Amino acid sequence: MVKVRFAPSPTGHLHVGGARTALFNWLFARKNSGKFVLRIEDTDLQRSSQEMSFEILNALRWLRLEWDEGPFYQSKRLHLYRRMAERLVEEGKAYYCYCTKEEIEERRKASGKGRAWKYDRRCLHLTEEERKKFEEEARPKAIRFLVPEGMTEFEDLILGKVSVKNQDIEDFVLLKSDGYPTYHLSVVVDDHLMKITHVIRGADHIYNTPKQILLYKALGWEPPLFAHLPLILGPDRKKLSKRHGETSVLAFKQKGITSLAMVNFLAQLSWSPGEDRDFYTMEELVERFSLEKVKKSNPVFDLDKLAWLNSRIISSMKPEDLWEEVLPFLEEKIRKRAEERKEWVFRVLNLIKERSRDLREVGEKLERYLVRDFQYKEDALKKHWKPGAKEGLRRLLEEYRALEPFNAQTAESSLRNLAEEMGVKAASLIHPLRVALLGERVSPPIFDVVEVLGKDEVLLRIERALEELPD
RNA sequence: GCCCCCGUCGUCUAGCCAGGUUAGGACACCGCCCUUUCAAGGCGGCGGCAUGGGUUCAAGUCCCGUCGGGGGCGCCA
Repeated sequence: MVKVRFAPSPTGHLHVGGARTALFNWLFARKNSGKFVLRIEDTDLQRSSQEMSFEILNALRWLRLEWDEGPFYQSKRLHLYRRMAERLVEEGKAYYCYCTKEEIEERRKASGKGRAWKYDRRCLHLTEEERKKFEEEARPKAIRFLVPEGMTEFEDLILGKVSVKNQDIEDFVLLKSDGYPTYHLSVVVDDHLMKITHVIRGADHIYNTPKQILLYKALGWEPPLFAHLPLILGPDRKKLSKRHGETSVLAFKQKGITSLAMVNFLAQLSWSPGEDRDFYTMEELVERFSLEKVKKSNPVFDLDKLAWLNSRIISSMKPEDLWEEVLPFLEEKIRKRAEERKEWVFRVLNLIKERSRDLREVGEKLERYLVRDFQYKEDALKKHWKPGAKEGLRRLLEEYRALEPFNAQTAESSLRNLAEEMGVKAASLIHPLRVALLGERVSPPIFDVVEVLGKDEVLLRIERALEELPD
């Protein structure tokens, strides 16, 4: 059975790259009727935090990437990693290293090789006396993996064959001197114990894979299959990071991006179902997903496309669903008022969803329908509140007062008749009416607004405008 | 510095594996139509196979070089 995992380290927000990795794992699991495991890699004491773990969980829930097992915290499984590291030492496949970080740094510098320098295996060749001395001094010791000679290869499901000369790999640390495992150890132990079949992760891990395969072999375990996803780049073609602006997925949530837009956007970075469609439901994405269709090249993160997807998804949503999504963007007072007349709110949502880019906008617009004492917007007054506007509205108010039945059709013909009577264009009544009803420069078709607000509200809003707005 | 990967409109991509297309779609941008406004929608425009060579009757598709971009080389994950 297929089993995959998402294994973030809680050292920061869940950023778009991480979310994309989680999404692809989730899609792969669902597509293959497998399991999706969530594991928190909190073995870096300094940088990990509980709050970040919770936030990551939250972000995954928002994206609707529900996990089948976990979350497992590596900080609670330390004994497992230690035992395996000790075992490797006993078997001569790893060794204790007493070198301190400073000593290593010194030797690295002295070698003149800079980054090309590899650990010199000094502690592998320690004499019995030297070892005893270090032990008596109670020097902290780490455990290093003894990289064997040869060549390590694997078939990446996305990139194809990857091979590395073992001589390019240094004797990496398995267990830090503080007793905590490094990434390589914990990830291999856990992936094996959790019976992970496919490791799908970012391409920045590509050269960790040979190290980990070596570890699997040393422990006598069968390695899983690997798939490395291309990295998401910023507009300047550099690896996406904070300098490109907001990269935390929850920040997008706060900006009013729907999770479906986020998911579609992420899914279609370096992957395409090859159809002439703009977006899909989660189920449709699952149906179409396949690792073979993942490209090797790095995609660029394009905010415009996300924003557009979001606006299209919002306007395609059923008002009931849109309502749920807008809730967090409404003030308590407004929310309560809306709850009392849900059916009516749905009608309003149907009117405004078409021209909203994000959920914040939907919330702001909805509010104008729910409260009468909204602010008249400056740009609206500037553009549509011209001399003579008031006189027209005054006459329109009289017409509307007498109008029965009062609906979009009757309101429109009434207004048009009045315009003709006054010898003005209908627009010169329509625009002031828009300002009076909603205080905005733009709105849905105004007679639809008139109908949804209802006669009483329309009259009250016109009266308010006549009272408060200048001539 | 050393090792590796990638390269189709500005961006996301289809086409490449199994050579023969007027190189298709979408975002963005620009026009026009619709229209009371703004969107949406419709129509049209702009714009691309990084580059040089080779193989071939034929190359975006196969091979090599160059250039450009990315990644990795931690007691971080």
